[in-house]
Amino acid sequence: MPTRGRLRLEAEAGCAWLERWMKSSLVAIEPNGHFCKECSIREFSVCASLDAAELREFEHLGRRVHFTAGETVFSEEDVTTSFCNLLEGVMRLYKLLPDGRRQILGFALPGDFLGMNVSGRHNFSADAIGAVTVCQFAKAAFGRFMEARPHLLRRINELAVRELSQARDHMVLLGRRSAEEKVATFLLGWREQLIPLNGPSNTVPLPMSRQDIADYLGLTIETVSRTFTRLERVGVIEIIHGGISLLDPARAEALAAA
Amino acid sequence: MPTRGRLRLEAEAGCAWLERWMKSSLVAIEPNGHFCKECSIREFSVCASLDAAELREFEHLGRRVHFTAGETVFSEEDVTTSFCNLLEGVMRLYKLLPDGRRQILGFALPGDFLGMNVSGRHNFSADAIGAVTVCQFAKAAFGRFMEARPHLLRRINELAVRELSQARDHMVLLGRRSAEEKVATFLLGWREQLIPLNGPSNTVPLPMSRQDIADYLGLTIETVSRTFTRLERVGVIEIIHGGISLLDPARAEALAAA
DNA sequence: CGGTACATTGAGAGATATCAACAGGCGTGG
DNA sequence: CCACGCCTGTTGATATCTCTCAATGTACCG
Repeated sequence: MPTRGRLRLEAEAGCAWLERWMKSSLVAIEPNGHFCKECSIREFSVCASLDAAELREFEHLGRRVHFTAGETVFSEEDVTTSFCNLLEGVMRLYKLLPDGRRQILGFALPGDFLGMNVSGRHNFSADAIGAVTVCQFAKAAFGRFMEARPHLLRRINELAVRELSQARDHMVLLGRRSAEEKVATFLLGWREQLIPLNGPSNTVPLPMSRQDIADYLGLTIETVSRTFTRLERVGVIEIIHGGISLLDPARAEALAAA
Repeated sequence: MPTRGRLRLEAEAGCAWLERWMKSSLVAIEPNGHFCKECSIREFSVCASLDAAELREFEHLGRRVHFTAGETVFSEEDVTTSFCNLLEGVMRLYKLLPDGRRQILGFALPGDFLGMNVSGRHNFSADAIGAVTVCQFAKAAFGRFMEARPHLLRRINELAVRELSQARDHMVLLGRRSAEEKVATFLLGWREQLIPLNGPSNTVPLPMSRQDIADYLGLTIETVSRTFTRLERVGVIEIIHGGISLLDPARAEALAAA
């Protein structure tokens, strides 16, 4: 058995997080019977702005919907009929060029709120990576609910502004960073994104494929793969099954060029 | 006199827009004495959401500030003490990497509202390209004014969402388009952006430098220049003084790859 | 155990960057 | 009014990074 393989299995053996990320797929719509106050993501998401009374009303607006790995939750030119709040799993948000080239705009995690737009149409597509549960709200009902609650609007605006800030950072990455800087920046950024969910850790699960990473970074799959290998060879990371282990965060930061 | 030079002068001779764009620089702060209802950009900007009574109050919050070509209006890590509404001129919005590489995030035009953020700090820098006038609001006062006016917040949110949409388009450009596609897309997009100000026209002023365009598109100045020349050689554009003339919009659209 | 999808690795090609020279426009100052 | 110098933009030659094409390896699943 080759060395890398052995190391991978050892790493895998000790990884509890694997189960959380790699579980695959149920399909169903839970018609009702969930409670906002028990919702695991309430404190992170838009709902954080609502008080107990509002939550009880809010409960009736949303319904949980499940998606399996690879399913499309909504598509770029779809008319927006509902907003949704990601409850469990990871999604890739992306746009396609007519010839099929894909740019992944970001990966959504539990607590992310999707669907805001101006044109009445989604302006990007969203797929489930692994099994996903969302809390879905009819657009009209949600709009009415929000109408009377400026604090909810403020919360949504806050999320939009935060997202804008991330988008700007990503533009810098796409336009001005080298492949190595892109990969290092991605690994550090993704680790950061996971902190609210898993706490800080140098073991970084990567539920998305290499192709997804490539399309996120504006690279090809081969360049991503080679860069991972190079980072491993110089001892900055270790490639483990379903993710990486960050062996030398300081070096990684240096390679990311801030 | 070389042919290109002659053509340029001929084109220039007929260009009234030149004066609007190429005028250079006054410096001053007008202490007061302007009126929102006479403001040329009122209908495009955040203020569009305010009624006559509100405008009269709003008037006292803002003051006009002038900047000359190349001046920095605010800087990336500055604490945000004020928001501003661009009244006249063009600004470049950008971020820098520690080693000086620059990514221009976009060009701001009259009507654009700048300064929303979450961290309390600007997360990008903004320079004047040519002379610029902004309507500046103290953050605290503006915040109080907005507090009681959800429609203003809604308007701001709408602008943020629109900006997000543009940011996403730009990520696709930066990550997945070739140099030629980038340049063609930029020219068409910029022409589009100018429509609310100048009306539709195939004469497209380019107040920003080639370096600015390069930093916007994630290219080098040389590549931008070569691409312009190539587009001119194949008859898609004509390079004129201070801008370009779009000779074959359909071909340009095709080259932009949607 | 074989098939399929995903990941890694290698060799070579190509697009864009880099380095360098030159040209043109504009303002300054004689 | 012209000469000079500076700044911006263009063009050319070469380098390099990343992509493309191709083969091999590895894990997962029936």
